[in-house]
Amino acid sequence: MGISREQAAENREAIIEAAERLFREHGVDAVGLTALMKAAGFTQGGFYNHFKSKDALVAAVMARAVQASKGALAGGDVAREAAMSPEARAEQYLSVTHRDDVACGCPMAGFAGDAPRLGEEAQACYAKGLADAIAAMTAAGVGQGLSPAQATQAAMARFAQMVGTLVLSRAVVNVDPALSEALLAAGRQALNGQRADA
Amino acid sequence: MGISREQAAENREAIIEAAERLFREHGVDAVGLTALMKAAGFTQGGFYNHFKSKDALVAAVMARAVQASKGALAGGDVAREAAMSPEARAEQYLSVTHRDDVACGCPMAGFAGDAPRLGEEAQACYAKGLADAIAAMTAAGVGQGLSPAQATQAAMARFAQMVGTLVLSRAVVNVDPALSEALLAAGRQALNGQRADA
DNA sequence: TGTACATCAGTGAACGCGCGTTCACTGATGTAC
DNA sequence: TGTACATCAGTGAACGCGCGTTCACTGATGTAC
Repeated sequence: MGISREQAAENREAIIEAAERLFREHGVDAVGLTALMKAAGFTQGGFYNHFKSKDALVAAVMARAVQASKGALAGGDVAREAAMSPEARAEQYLSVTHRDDVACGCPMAGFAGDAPRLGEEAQACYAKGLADAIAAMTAAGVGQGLSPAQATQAAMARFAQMVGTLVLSRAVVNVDPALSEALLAAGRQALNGQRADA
Repeated sequence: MGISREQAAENREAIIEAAERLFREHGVDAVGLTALMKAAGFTQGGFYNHFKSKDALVAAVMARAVQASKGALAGGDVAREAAMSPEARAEQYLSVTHRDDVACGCPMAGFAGDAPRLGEEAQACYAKGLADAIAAMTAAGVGQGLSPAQATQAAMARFAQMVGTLVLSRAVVNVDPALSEALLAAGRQALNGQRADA
């Protein structure tokens, strides 16, 4: 068709964006390239002008998702996120809104189930994103006076609590919405409220 | 071939067992019926003598996995599990052994990522299994003097901490084993050791 | 207890379909003179 | 600045392959008489 280089770069981004949404909604394996290219507004054959394989696209999707979520755990406005207290962030992370927004939410939670079976490059992006998220929470803990070791341990446990709660609440929301919301509430209380395990 | 009814029932179980292992290792979508039946020791055509569809098999697998894990969070010996303290159970759950034993470990963690996309019957089995696991932990908390509401909240948060830590540690183990083990250690400390978030 | 027959768990080929990938072709973009 | 041509992002048909599922067939099991 003849397309400018600028336009081609935009089209490549459009493919990655469509792929991220579809991968998160249906799983990487369940999305075919024909459907994917159609969702991005193109025909199947053009895919290989932008990526050398589906695996390469998965890696590009993961790199983008992880980069976009830096400092924005729930996929929202990055600047506003950065100004949030840890408590407010947990409230947002474990909200019904975030639970229902699989397509745009935290990639560490959205791809957690798929990650062990992705290609090596995509796995590396995922691990980098996880390390970054933990590092950001660790820095906040150090800023509040914890030792680096304490802050790291607390950040890891806190992030795992957040991801675990979100993943479980998403796993049961279709068949037991009450349990799904109770899990979110219990997670919020554990992260921000009084500990009930004393 | 002509097979006794007893033998046929055993063969059906063999198919479910092979399916559970393969589904957990490679994901439900990635396992074809031909490979599955071969792994169970049969040819493809016989599948529909036992199940009316792949979805029906998935539901049977989930029902079996959830039932087998009752009281045995890490897939081990049920009787020994029941005698364990909550602390010992967390140590086992967040062990390297359990992390590496995807095929036989806790089904709530093993299927957490796939659950949102499974058929309705399989999702119902999963939710039932999760509710049972939380109920068992709640009973333990009540036995230690917590109010039912407190115990339920604590059990949900604790289980989400365990699953989240395990899922994240599995997601990065291939590319960052040090991070994977640090997550397990942080989870164990958060569940059993001194809280570091004070 | 023996014989005749229906049942049904197996086999393995075949169905239509969508997968990831390749290919020949098109035509505007971008470059060289 | 205009013309000639190479580049390359598109199109859409086609490749071999494995998917879930169906089918005709086999033959020991289990039942009826």
